[in-house]
Order: sequence, then structure tokens, then C-alpha cells
Amino acid sequence: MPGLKLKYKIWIDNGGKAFGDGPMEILTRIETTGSLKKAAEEMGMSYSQAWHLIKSLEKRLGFKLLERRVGGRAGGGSRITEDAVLLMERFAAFRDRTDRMMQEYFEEYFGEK
Amino acid sequence: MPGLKLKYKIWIDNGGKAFGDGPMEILTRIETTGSLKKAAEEMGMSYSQAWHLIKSLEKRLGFKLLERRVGGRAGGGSRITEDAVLLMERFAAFRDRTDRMMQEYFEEYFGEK
DNA sequence: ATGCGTTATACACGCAAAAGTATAGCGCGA
DNA sequence: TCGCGCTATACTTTTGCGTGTATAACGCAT
Repeated sequence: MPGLKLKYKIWIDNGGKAFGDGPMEILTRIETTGSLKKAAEEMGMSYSQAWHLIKSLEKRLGFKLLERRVGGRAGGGSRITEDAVLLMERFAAFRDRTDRMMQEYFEEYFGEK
Repeated sequence: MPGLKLKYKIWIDNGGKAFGDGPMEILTRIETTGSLKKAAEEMGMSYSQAWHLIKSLEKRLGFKLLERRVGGRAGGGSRITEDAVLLMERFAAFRDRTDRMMQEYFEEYFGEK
């Protein structure tokens, strides 16, 4: 069976998607740009979509991911909360570890050789 | 973070989904019913959807999953091939092993305790 | 030879989810 | 006090996919 590859999606759930790789990327970009709008643009997604995403995540997680600032010279901006940082660290560690294991197992069961 | 659960989807890919839990269930039901139509009905999916699914899987896998019989007393029927049996066994073993590992790791990183 | 139940396949439809559009509010700095 | 750029949110549009419908072929049994 040549060419077959393993693919998978992992997410944290609480009555719907509460966190995953997509949110991870958005939060990372908010961290560097200081703005939800800029983060969305970088990822080629609409601001409203990104906003709805963050909103639903916060609702399902039960805590805030962003500290918002509205108005001001630069119009405002957003920064990620301490809770968000903690969640991102945990998720990244979990995801990296499972990824290594999965690839190893997959090779074992479906590898060429 | 109470109530948070791990969810994930795993599939084998070759330019699109080539195998996963859905196909696994269909094939299992074909095995017991001897019919793609009956298997689809049991799962509450339309025959055309089930047929398209099997067709695309076979195309991506590069081998046949079903031995079809058209016509005859009972109208015909389908049985799964030896290749399909082998694939199902491997996938089930892989999936069960990864599932145990993932739950264990998730508890480690996100467990209450 | 006729009917029945299955496989085979094309085609049209509906609906829910995703994406875009529009509009309002905010607050600092010029 | 005016404008700019961001957050906030409702509303509209689109699109992809699941689903149903229709039609044909097949072959065994009666």
C-alpha cells in the first residue's frame, strides 16, 4: 500500500470545539501582532470569522483568552491572557508528544519495509 | 478546566480520505449482512452515499474492498475482500493502540487530580 | 419470460455551516 | 472635536455536502 499517509485532527472539546491547532495559530499571531484583526489577515480569514471563533472558544473553555483594548491612537488591540498562555503551552506539549507516538506506531503497522 | 475532553479523528489519506472509522463500520456491517444496501440502511445513510464512499476509498487505496454480485435470487450482494480484512485488522489495532496512548497522555497534561 | 432485490450511476435539491458585508462604538492624539 | 483603526455584532450570501430521486442492468427462481 504505497503512498498511504496518516492524517488526524486533535481538539479539546466541551460541547463543541474548545481548542485546537487553528486557535493555537491565531493566538500565536495575536501574541506577535497585538491585534486580532492583523492575526486574521495574516491567516487569510475574515475578522468576523476570527472574532466568532475566539468568542465560542472562550464560552466553551469558561475563561478569557484575550484582553481587549478598544479605541485609542492605534484603534485598540488585543493581547492573550495568562490562562491562554498556559493552555497553549500544555496543548503544544501534548500535541507534539502524541504526534511523535502516532507517526511511530503508524510506521510500525503500515510502514513499507 | 473542568469538563474538557479530548476528541480526535484519525484517517488514512492518499489525496483524500482513504480509510477511517466510518469505512470501518460500513465494511463490518457488509461482512455481517452480505449487502451494501443493508449496511447503509443500518447506519441510517443513503445507499448512494455509501456506494460513493466505497468507490472513492477503492480508488484512493488502489485495491478493491468489495466483491460484488449483481442479480440472482436475492438480487445480488457484496462481500469484503481479503485485502479489506487485512486493512481492517491493521487499522483497528493501530487505532486501539493510539487511543489508549492519547487518553493516557491527555490525562497527564490536562487531568484534574 | 417475468418479477424481484440488489448493484451501478447520474442528476437535482435542500440545508446547515462557513464566509463575507455592513454598521456601530470606542478612545487617544492631532 | 474630528478622524483613524481597532473591537463588537447583526445580517446576508455563498458553497459544499449529505440526501433523495430516477433509471438501467443483472441473474436466479418461479
